[in-house]
Amino acid sequence: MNKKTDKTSTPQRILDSAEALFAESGYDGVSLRMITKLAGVELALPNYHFGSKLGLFRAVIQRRSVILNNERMEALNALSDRAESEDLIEAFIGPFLRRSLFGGEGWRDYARVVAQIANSPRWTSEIMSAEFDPVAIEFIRRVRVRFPVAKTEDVYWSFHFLLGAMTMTFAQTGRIDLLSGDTCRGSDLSEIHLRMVPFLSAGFSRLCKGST
Amino acid sequence: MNKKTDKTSTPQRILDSAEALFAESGYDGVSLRMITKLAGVELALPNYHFGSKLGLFRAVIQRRSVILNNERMEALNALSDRAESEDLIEAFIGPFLRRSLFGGEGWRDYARVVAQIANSPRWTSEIMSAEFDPVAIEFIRRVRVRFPVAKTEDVYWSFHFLLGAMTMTFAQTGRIDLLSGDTCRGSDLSEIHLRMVPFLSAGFSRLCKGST
DNA sequence: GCTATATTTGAACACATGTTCAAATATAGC
DNA sequence: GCTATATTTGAACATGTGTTCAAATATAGC
Repeated sequence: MNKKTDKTSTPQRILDSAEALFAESGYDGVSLRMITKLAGVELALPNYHFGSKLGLFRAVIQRRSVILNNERMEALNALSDRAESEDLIEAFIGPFLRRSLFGGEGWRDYARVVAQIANSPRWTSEIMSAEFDPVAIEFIRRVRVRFPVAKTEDVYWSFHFLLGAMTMTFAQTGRIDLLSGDTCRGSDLSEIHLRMVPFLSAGFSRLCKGST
Repeated sequence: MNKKTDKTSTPQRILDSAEALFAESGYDGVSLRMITKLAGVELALPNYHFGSKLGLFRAVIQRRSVILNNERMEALNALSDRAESEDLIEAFIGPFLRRSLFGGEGWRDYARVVAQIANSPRWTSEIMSAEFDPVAIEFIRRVRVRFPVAKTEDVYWSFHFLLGAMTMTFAQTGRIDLLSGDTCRGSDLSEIHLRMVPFLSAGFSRLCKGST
């Protein structure tokens, strides 16, 4: 009936449903039956199009990581060598935050999936490092240009703290909403963006200026 | 045979095994059969002692959160009203980091479990807020004493970034090890502790001093 | 030593899981 | 319109899941 009128293809519908459910309950908390039911397709189709549940999960991640990393790499490459730390951090986190803010539900769910796998040892090397380390390496290279006297460890640990703040933001668990009595809303990514860059920039400066 | 010579009780053995496995694969990635096999006990015993798998999970969290939150609350209460932001942050994160560092495998695994649920929407209100918000509220209260002119939102968002850095540290995924070619090691919590306090303190100062 | 309670055992239950496959159907190339 | 390929269907498979329970055993109180 209206299945034919749906403009989105089967693989896309599966990816969208999987993304939404993985964001809510993580990889092991979601079954193929839940995904196919939400997508309105047969149970066998994810395996046909993506080989396995794991293949589907990887496809969910890669679909947007490719787009995202291009944007982030471009933003980094657009900077001059004398860019301030604010600009560096902005280039690193800005594209991701903007996508989550203006990209619709899909991008927001995607960020929530990434946040969960970022803190799970199971997906670290297989997904996180494989997908996101190239941009991280370029970011760190530029931080070291900006802070030439900084010790190597200080740069990496600063980056580690940045990653944590970023991940917690993407997770969108609603904890800060609850804690603040809705004074702050985790979905207000523009409010966060506004504060995240100066906060982290101050941290980088303190740690990487080499005053110690 | 040697079961009687084991000094640890059955509930404790179950908690320890569950903790270790949850740290590795999360709640849904672990079955009761994996837990009981590792603990060397019968399948029915977790349900007998903890009611259900969910009850076991909650017990894993609460066993150490009680100890931890007492220590953290004491550390906060030991501060004078004119304590610097470094001292506030130290009191908030210090006890947790020290336990993870010197408390043995159990505490390290515990921190990894907490890190995973901290970024999962599923456990936010049920566990994270319920267990850890009281200390958070006291911390925030004291930050506002230290920075009386700070806007409410700035304080909460600063706390949010702190939480992210803390969570990423506890996760111990090994990503920073990989990224830095083992220049940095996620298990070196003392190295992190040393840098985390100044990094975050600089962020709080930048955001909460009220200079706009 | 006996009794009442607490714990452990071992098996079974009903249901959910990812994956597979031949048959049916739709699609595209000529 | 026909043929070859791509996709979809619907059912089944073997295995894993949390939970339950009566029977067996251990433990503690007197």
